Amino acid sequence: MTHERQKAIARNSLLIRSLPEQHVDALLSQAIWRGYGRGETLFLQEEKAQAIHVVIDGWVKLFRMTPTGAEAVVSVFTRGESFGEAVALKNMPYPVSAEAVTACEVMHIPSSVFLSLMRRDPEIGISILASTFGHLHSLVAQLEQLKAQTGAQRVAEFLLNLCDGGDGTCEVRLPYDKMLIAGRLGMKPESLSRAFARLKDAGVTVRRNHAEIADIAQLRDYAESDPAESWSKG
Amino acid sequence: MTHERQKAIARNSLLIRSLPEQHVDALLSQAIWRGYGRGETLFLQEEKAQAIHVVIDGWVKLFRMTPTGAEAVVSVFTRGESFGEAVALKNMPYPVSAEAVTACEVMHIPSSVFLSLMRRDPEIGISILASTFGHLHSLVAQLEQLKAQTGAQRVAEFLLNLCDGGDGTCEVRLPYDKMLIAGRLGMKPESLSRAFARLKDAGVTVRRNHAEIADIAQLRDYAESDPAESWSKG
DNA sequence: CCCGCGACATGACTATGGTCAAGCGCACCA
DNA sequence: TGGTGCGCTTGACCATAGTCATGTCGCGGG
Repeated sequence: MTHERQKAIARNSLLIRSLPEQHVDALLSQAIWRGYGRGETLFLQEEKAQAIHVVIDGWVKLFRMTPTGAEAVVSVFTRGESFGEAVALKNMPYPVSAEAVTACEVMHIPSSVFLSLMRRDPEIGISILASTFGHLHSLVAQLEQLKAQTGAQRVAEFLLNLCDGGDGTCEVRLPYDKMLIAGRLGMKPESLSRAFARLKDAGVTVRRNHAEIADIAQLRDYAESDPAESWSKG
Repeated sequence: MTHERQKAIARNSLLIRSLPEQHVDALLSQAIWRGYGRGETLFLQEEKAQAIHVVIDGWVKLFRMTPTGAEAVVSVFTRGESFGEAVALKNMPYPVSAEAVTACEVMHIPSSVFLSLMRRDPEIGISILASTFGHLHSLVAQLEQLKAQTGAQRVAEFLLNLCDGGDGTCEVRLPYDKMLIAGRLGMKPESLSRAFARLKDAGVTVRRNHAEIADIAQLRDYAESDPAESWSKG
């Protein structure tokens, strides 16, 4: 991938796109561009944040290690998504660790660059708040899912997000391996297998990393139905 | 409560305290002060946000209603805590609803006030980002808890937060009713009862809204132990 | 080409927590 | 003072998901 292509992707990222046009070139030219191999660490929980990160290509996961060694996946980002905005600007310690789950390209914008620009144009702060609000929102959505849905329903929503829009049939490719999907959805790989099995009679067929949804509307019904009544239809 | 006392509490709130001194009076004088009765709604999910909210007294819960009518409590705020920062400044729809769970006093700062001040002093944007980061962080912590701990362990951590510091014995008052505690911790009231029962042999005695912790260090151990090994000690 | 490893599926068993129903105690109120 | 309602607890039962063990498939290395 050429650097020009990388810059084009960066410009199109949610974060950069919402910034005032005139500052974008300055930011991009001061960014640090780096590739990571699968499994490589971007940063560790408790480390002091010094940059905002924009994924250019590949997949990055954010996760927490519990005291007992279990890993809780908080989110998974790909091309055009950014993270670490709020923490970088306050020079605080990261609440999560970040790791490349596939080989990937990441742009790092040093927080000092952002800060000095921000002092000249307050609109930039507002843009960053918008990004941060997006993360807040997605965490709230995850919380709701964990508290109010069964595993199979969370998998259903995950699939729906992959093909969003329309309500006919649809084929999607699972973007990363099932171990990670399971973690992202708060379950063990075994449970994910069983959740897929259960989704068979909601019209979902999974083979390898390839899922076929017979009827999106039907699957959406399943995802939002009351867990208590699903068994009665079994 | 006098208005002077209310202003003093507001000045001491996490949000206001982190703002540059010289703008505080201007902000406070333009704020809207209001009391709410138990059960009263502050705002509804999907409503457009037009203010930042600071709790002066009492308790406020943020929650989401799922399509099926179940309620997922996202957070519970009290004196000195604020919410809605990021969403207000972007004039976005609230991702959650807010309701007074006790009679309470709330200060509302119209987002227009904040915005105009922010355009004059970019430091304010940074302060707000700090608050927002705090919320982000607490949501991440909740996610980790839900994904990696049993109900009883979440209750243990909840108790530990109420008496934090030290490692001897400790008595705490449960700040709101058990229905709400259960919701906040992602379980049903019945499960909360059983969780308390289970904590008896971790040295916790609960009577009414009053909990006695025999040994904080022991309880901390319990909260962080591997769920898989807890039964073997049964 | 076969071996072996790791991802994934499946089965058996268990623990955790939700649901339903019954019962208790405390507060509010006529 | 004796309802009456609600918050809370308890027990029985069951669905959901974690654990452990076993088996299969696909892929890369020797």
